[in-house]
Amino acid sequence: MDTDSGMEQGRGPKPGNPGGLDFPRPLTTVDVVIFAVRDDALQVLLVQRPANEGEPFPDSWALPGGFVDIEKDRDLEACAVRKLRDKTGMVSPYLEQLGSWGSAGRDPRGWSATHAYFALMPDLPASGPGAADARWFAVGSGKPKVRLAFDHADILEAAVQRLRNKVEYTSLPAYLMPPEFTLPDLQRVYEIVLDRPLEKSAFRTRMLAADLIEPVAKMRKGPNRPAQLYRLKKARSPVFFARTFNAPG
Amino acid sequence: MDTDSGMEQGRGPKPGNPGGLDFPRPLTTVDVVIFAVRDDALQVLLVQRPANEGEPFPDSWALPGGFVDIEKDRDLEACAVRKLRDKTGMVSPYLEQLGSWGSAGRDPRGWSATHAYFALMPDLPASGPGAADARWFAVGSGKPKVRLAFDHADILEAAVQRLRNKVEYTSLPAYLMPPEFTLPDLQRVYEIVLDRPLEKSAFRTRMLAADLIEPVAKMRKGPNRPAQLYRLKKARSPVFFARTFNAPG
DNA sequence: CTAAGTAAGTTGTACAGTACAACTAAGTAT
DNA sequence: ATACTTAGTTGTACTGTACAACTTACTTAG
Repeated sequence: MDTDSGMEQGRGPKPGNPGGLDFPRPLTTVDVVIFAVRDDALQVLLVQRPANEGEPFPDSWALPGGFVDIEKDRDLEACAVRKLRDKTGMVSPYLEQLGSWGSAGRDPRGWSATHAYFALMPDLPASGPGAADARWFAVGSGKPKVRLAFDHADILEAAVQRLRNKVEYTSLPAYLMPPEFTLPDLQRVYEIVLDRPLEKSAFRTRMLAADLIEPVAKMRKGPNRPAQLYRLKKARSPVFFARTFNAPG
Repeated sequence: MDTDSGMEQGRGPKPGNPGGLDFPRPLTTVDVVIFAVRDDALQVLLVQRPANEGEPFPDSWALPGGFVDIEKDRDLEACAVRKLRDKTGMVSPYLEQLGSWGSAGRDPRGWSATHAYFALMPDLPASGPGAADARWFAVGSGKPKVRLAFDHADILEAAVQRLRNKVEYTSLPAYLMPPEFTLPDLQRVYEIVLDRPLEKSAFRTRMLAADLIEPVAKMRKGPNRPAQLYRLKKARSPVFFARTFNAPG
């Protein structure tokens, strides 16, 4: 249920005040881990906190996010979409709830709980930081080099883990691709996220059997043999494969 | 980051009051979906809300939960454990964060966000409802028959989906078992949760290969051939299998 | 004591999806 | 023409499950 009944509770909702709501509330925030594959690396978008002395973690880098605005935000996801658009100027093709982190100590201003989301973005020229205080950071096999504010390092680590885990058996990387791409392109993105090479023919068989992409009547020309271009089938939700890629041995 | 900087925000944190926190905060709650397999069925523990007129959804059944108490609860998980112990008198062998639900309308008292957990409990005689207002309900291939308060029907549905999904490729049902059990017992629990029969020899092969359980020097006697008793290997976290059970065709 | 019944547990073949490796194909550069 | 590089294919091996028939161990009915 959403409230303790009078008898059982200790302190929060005051006893003797049934339905009363005059007790201290935690701060409520939403943070978004925004991933893209840029320059042959998995990158995450971070924003720099204001330099004011009054703010916690001044000048530190942090995940884009902020307080839930109960007047503007209908629900948590709408809040995440708002933060995302503020920093990138676009809506991401994939947004998933990651989890929540709440404790007495994570924010010096008091007991706070954040609802974390993670988003996948294609590497479009337009998707550069839409805000002046935002920058992309590579997450080289672990964390980025900067120290993050709050417990955002934990959240980012959880996001990377979740992403890597899901990429083993889903088509999530498709949401990191531009509108048209080749199968070797897609495989490269899988390999960048997983940080290990994949086998070509098994990869192709899996992707083509997934009914996820369709060829367009064009080839990508290059210095070598041209490659078939594909695009994502429209309105396609992520595909789950029956097995993971490499047996974990 | 955990706060909007002055320029970008609309209404929440007041501009011109850097670091100010004098804006309305959502209510913050934690709810726990507690599963057990009892009487050959997947069941969930629900509590009845107080009958007071002042309370929302009086007399309705709801998930165990309630407001975060910023003095008692160090963090969200501690809060979930507290709610769990209040209603069952024990700590569950498995507790996982399910997700969060937050919106303007889910609680008539105002903008609220709940952090949902799900727990797996063995069917111990002692694990009956530890509280007078709590009861077990079967979740027969979908939802229970009662109408739930708030958006708890959504949360429960998500929990059942997550459980069913994970049971396809993990050893989670082991946490629903009593200290000693046979392989047919375990298979039965898998079948109850998945609501479909599984193949005996493949099931045994998988479980025995998982290095998850160990035989005890006892047999379960019955009207037929006795069955080997096993117990969970201690301090064993859930095992992930490389494939799902039945090919989805 | 024997025969029937039932559930526990084993064995063997088939199959699906991936791993691995060698191959062919199509372009550019010299 | 020849070498080089990347795209894409082909064939065999292996792993874990599906399916089905079998053996084992106990109880109960006669």
